Amino acid sequence: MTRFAPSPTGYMHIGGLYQALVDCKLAQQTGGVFMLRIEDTDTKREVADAVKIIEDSMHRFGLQYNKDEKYAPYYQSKRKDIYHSVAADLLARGLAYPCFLTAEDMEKIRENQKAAGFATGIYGEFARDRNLTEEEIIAHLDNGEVPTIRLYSMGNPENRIFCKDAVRGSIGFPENNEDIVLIKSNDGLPTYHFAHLCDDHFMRTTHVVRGEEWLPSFPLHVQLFRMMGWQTPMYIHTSTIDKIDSETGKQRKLSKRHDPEANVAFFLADGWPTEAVLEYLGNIAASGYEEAKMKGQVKSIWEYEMRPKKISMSGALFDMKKLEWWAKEFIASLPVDELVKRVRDWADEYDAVWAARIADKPEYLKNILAIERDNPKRIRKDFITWKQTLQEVAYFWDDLFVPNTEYVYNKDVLSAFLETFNVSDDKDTWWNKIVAIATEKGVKNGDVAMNLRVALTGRTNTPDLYSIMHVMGEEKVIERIKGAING
RNA sequence: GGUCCCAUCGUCUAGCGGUUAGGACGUCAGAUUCUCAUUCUGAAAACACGGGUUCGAUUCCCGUUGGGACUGCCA
Repeated sequence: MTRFAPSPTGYMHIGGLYQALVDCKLAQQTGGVFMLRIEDTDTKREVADAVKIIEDSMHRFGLQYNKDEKYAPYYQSKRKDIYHSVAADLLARGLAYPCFLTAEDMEKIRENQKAAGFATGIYGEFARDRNLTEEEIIAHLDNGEVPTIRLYSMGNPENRIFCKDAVRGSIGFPENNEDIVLIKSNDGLPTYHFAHLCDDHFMRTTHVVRGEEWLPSFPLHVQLFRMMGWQTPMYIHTSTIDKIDSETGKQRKLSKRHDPEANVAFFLADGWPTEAVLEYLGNIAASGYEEAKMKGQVKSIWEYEMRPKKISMSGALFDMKKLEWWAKEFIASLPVDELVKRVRDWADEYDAVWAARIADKPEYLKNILAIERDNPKRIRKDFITWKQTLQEVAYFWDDLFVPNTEYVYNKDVLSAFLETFNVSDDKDTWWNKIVAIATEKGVKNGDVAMNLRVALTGRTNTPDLYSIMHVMGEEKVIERIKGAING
């Protein structure tokens, strides 16, 4: 039983997708359950449609969570009663207490601690309300004050607590002595620490996959589980996905604010094959996948076993070039019809102008994309994304065709070709005519081809010319060559 | 400052005391091709540093350096 537990910030981070993939894989390969839990305990950060974005992203990437229970997805905000009853139990057992410290009080405490060189936080002597009497509590309450419920920490930093991570092994920390907040006063909702404790226990989570930013609070969480007498789940702290900051030159986590590629929506809008993104991510978590796939042992990431112990511990730099390679390989493996479908689906959603062009002549696009795709060993790999695929073949449309003004045409050659051109020629006949022209005009075969190529496409590099002419059709070919001669 | 994590080619990594340190992306060179893309050959490219332990360390331990995370009534 694994779970992906994002907070609804209106944004799906690539690192979140990575974690969700690990969760989903672990559940899938063991026949377990994969749940989605919305951590919406921060009412201030709530964003409309955020859950829809998360669900939609997961759906598109094929990360299907279990929906057959009435609680899928779970919302922490709807489970308030559960947290409150656990808190009440803690209160009764003297393991938690109501705290009436205000934000200002705490700010002051923090400043003093900093000035004195102490660790910040509410602990030990700084926990003013730790041992309030019943009368004092009632007095505060009568005063209209709403308390936070704090943990009555029994930890002693002099002692060490060992926490087991599936990837990193046993990690030793000083015990936690902070009286962290369990239930917030402003909205009565639990903090992450408390909510995850209750949820992962009651949901029977066996494997908690989360980012390594949680490592520092690991001892607290283990302390909490032990205090409750609950079984601690297996934790897997994944490393971050980083990039080199262009300004500082230093490695850092992919940031929502500065890096468009941190956002999963970016990959969707740019038309990256979701399978390729998943394979790229999956290979970071299970590095043997790539080789197994190339050897033909597995066909997709879903057939490859991901072993928690083998998940990479160091932060990986996001490598666009490698992603491009996965994408090229993936697109090359697609049958033409599927490729056309994917490109159309993308255009329908993200590019109305292209969608209209395609809808106008769907067979045309199919013929274009089918060029040099018949030999499975020699399929062109110049398509990376659906968007870029269309840009790549844009010259097939008159409104997008950009005549090449730089190129110096050999108009003699072009005229000669026009005289002998016949669309119904087979490839050999067609080529023989080009050779004949080359011989006659005293130029290389390649020069004749290049003149035609540039005249037809405006570019100096394209797929097979014969196929291009066939797909374009007689009329367009003649028109463009004439254009080059007269232009 | 404190706590914790991490450290093999440019990048992602394999390695789990003895290896010519392997693979992939990228790069470069060559062959093929009407150009390009493919495809095929080949090449350059790494164990951060210093101490231990050991017959022997990339591998185990310690330290240094470097990078990262956390230090909120955010997750």
